[in-house]
Amino acid sequence: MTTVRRSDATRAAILEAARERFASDGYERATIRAIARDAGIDPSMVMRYYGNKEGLFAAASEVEIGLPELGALPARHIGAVLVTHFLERWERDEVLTAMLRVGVTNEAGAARMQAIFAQQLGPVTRGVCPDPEDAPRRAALVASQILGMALTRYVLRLPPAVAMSTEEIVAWLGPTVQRYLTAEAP
Amino acid sequence: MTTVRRSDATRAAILEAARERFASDGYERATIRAIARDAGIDPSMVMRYYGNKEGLFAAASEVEIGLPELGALPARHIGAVLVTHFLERWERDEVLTAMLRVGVTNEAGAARMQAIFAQQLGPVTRGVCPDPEDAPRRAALVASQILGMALTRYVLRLPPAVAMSTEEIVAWLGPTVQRYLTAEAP
DNA sequence: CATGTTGGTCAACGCTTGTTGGCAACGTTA
DNA sequence: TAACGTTGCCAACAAGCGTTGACCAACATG
Repeated sequence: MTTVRRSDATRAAILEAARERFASDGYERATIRAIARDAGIDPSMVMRYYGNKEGLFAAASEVEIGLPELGALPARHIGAVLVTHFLERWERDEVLTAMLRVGVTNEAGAARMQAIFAQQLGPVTRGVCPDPEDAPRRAALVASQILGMALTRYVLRLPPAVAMSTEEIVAWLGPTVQRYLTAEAP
Repeated sequence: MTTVRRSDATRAAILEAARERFASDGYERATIRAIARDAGIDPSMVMRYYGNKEGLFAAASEVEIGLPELGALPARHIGAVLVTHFLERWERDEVLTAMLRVGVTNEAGAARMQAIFAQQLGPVTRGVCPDPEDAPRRAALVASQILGMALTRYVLRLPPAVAMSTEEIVAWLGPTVQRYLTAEAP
């Protein structure tokens, strides 16, 4: 029942500009004025449509990770599948990069990143790891490796991390994630 | 031959307050005024002693990692030794957390973090990994896991990552780092 | 035609930021 | 005592920020 408003194009332009700015500048340096300039409209429009800067970020970081079919997969390859999926998702657009950058200096951003990973990674680990009780710990280990690669590759841009192909990364990180999920506790 | 100035205590207080603020707030939100307030002096003193905000950060992020004796170690345990050493270094003070936080939103901070890791991790990988040619790639992999754990544990503070003991972390990450350094390329 | 709603600009507000220069107090040295 | 460099505070500056409210044009509806 959502009718098409005449301002939908503007709203979308604002959101796109916001995602770019948040991804490349972080929360504080991504100013509403700059976002509005990128979108080709007046800063006050941003306020009208998204209330304030926090609301804008909340809208810009609305994200569906879309985890793959977990149960239907061969449990032996789940590590590689997870790494592949996250790399693809990370390179599709800038939303996750924005969330990572913002999450480091902004409380709301950190909470959002935390929620997404818990929500998406939690079920996978619970279904796969040997002892369901330390599923959270294993999820955190997996997150540390995946976020660490995202950090070095997409944010800090360490040259060797940028130069690697996704296949290489999967070949190296896949077994790590696999072990964090399924190996006996050391 | 460096004479003791009467203002050395003030300089040190400024530096300590700056490290704390940069570590907990990141570059933009760590204001000179707040740092001066913490140090109990006037903001203009910060300018006099460190020139400007960038100079203050440069001084506050002067860091020696102090890598352990690389050659004298059993090559089989180098993974665990590295993880242990970085965890200890990370928890000794807030400098590395500050650099990580700042490196995410600030170009100079990213460069600094990059330099430190290249400088400290480079020699170790070159001496240990099978093919010296892809030492940089292996160093980047190690950095991705170590920085990823630092990110989830000290910056994002994912509860399970915070709750783990250092021994647990070493037991989980040690083999990962070991493999990144010494295993045949997959 | 008149009227209300929507999409948009403009100018300003109050506030905080990094940064600067003047000025007073102190310690040292001549 | 007199001159001087050091240490510190105070007050202000220009710029940039998020945010607000008045106002205008276009459109839809009666």
